[in-house]
Amino acid sequence: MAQRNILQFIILGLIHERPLTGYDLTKAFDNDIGEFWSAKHSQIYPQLKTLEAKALLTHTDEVTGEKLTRKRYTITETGQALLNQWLRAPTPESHNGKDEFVLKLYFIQQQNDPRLRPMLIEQLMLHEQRLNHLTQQLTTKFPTGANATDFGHFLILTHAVRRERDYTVWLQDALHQL
Amino acid sequence: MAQRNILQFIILGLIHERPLTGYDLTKAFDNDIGEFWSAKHSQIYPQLKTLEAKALLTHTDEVTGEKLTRKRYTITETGQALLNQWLRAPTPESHNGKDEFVLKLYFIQQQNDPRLRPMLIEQLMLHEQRLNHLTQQLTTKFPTGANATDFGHFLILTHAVRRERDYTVWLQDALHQL
DNA sequence: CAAAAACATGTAAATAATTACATGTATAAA
DNA sequence: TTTATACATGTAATTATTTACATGTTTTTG
Repeated sequence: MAQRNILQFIILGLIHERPLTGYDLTKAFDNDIGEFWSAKHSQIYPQLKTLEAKALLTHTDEVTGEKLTRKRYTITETGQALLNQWLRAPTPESHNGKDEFVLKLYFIQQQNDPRLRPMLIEQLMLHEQRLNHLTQQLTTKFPTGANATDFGHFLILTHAVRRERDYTVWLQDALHQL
Repeated sequence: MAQRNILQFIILGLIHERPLTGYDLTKAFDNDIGEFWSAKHSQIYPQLKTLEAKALLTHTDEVTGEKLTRKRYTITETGQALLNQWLRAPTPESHNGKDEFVLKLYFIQQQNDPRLRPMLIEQLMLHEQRLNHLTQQLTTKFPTGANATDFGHFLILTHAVRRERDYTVWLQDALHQL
């Protein structure tokens, strides 16, 4: 029962831009794409093996310091073809992820329930922090706005900023209704 | 390595409102909470067994038609205590779900890439449809706005509507930048 | 009335994801 | 120089999730 294994495409997409190590790939999810996907190193390393076995990528060993050799992965032409195929294919309707906080809200019925205010305030703080961080990322990485050679990256960062801003405003509105 | 198993809380929360069958619980994810969580019946039925073994819920058999007996699940007091504990606990920062479409965008660098327009248009249609559906749900279920006894439900529906509206506007903006 | 759809409940099998365990090297900080 | 942190790469074990398989009953539709 093959599911769609999107992680393979993400890996191919990332190394298509430039060759990367397994560690680089893992760290990538701490940054911008981590707002829209998640993967741990323990998933990534076996996946790299699988993709290499399918000739979608190859690796070269490079020497760091005195002893360590790291593996740097490069996409193959076969890999590029598959990546492009994925990019061109219609994207199935997504299911919007899991928001535990929202589920909690659903189960609180009374507008005057005393649990509401602390919940909303706590989340507001988290989301404000995230909004600030993302806004900063956007101005740091794209100081003059969209540019023609990093357009997709710009788009998704604006998306993340808008999402957090909207979430923040919604939380504030909810607090005002108590 | 216990993860947090949020599904158990969702099940408890749902049957706390009123007793439900396994089938009802499964169908619940087709509706409002499905915008924020996902579960299949094959996950739900074993979970119900586990929760009953832990005395967090019980079931009664009720007769339908001539032969069929369905199981209707009711939360126990132990279950209620656990549910309340979860509701009161701080909610860990969520990871925002997986958006395949956004990942595709990330890998498209050139603003004039011919793949962009069809992608954006396709997603715009999907999200407009979803926005319409959710807006309708909101007006159908809450014709006069927030009410004091279904407040949480109202909040999350407005959240879903806003999210889709924001997504739609973002897609439109992106299209105007091509 | 027959067929289709909805209701109802499982289990098995496989993939995906997370936590845990493990080892070692190189660089930065104290 | 030593310690702490980051870099680097695995594997094992477990939980979570999805797809597949399966059977039967009741209600709705044609």
